[in-house]
Amino acid sequence: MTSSRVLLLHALFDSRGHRTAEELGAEVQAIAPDVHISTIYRNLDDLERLGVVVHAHLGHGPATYHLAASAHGHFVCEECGAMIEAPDEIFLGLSRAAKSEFDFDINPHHFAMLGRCKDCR
Amino acid sequence: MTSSRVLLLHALFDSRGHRTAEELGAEVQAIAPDVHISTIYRNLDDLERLGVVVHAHLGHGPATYHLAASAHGHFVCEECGAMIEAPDEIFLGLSRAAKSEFDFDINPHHFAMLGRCKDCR
DNA sequence: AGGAAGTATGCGACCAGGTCGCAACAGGCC
DNA sequence: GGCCTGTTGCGACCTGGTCGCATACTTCCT
Repeated sequence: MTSSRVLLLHALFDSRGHRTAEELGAEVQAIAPDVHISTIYRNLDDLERLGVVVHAHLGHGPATYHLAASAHGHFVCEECGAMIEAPDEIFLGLSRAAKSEFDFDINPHHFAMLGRCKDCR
Repeated sequence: MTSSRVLLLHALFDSRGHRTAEELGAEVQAIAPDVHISTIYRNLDDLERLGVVVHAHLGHGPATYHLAASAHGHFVCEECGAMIEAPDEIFLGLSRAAKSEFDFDINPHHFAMLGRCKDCR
């Protein structure tokens, strides 16, 4: 457990949000300027392999990371980019349908569900 | 309507599947070797803006294009990459739930729904 | 058919987001 | 202190895609 990893975890815990690798890197570098962005990527990969964090794709840009403990689905507006964190229960119907029709277990966390928010119609 | 566009449309119609820009480019270049990959990208963008084709992200690799007329959702196995084309009806429950809980209209076509297929559990 | 005007194309340079190889540098253990 | 293993900084590289520019092709008008 090295200092760069500790700083990265701090950044992840402090801001319980969705942050890109670049943002997390900037936050770590505010305290330890020499930490290289590739170290951030490597540590994020390690933490993900350990099940501490997960990454999700909310659109066409960079991936966002957050703590695995607070995993959830995402609805993202195609128009304005607004993001809604969705509780897993909302996917229950789809989950059951995919299971019975295709014997497929869904994981609704990785890719956002796009669409239109109430303000963009 | 130029010849490269005609060839691209042919490639899209012929193989009613999910092809990456590179694959479509290779197919066009089999007949017209000078068509540049950037032309493929530009024409795909134009066709998408016109509503003829759509692209979807089935995983971490390149986007895949198919005819808009046959739009559908995708279930993709995180383990083996197997892809299932899902009829829109399967998303009806989720669609209603997102509507009533968040006033959000989902579009389930753009990003695949990841998970595990029946062979990978 | 000839020619002007507008659009599409080939090409290479470039960009974003990430990954990798490598040498230097910990930190733990004898 | 000396060795071994794992981590890091760094720059080069990779993929997937975009852009600027000069040339070539279409289209439309006559």
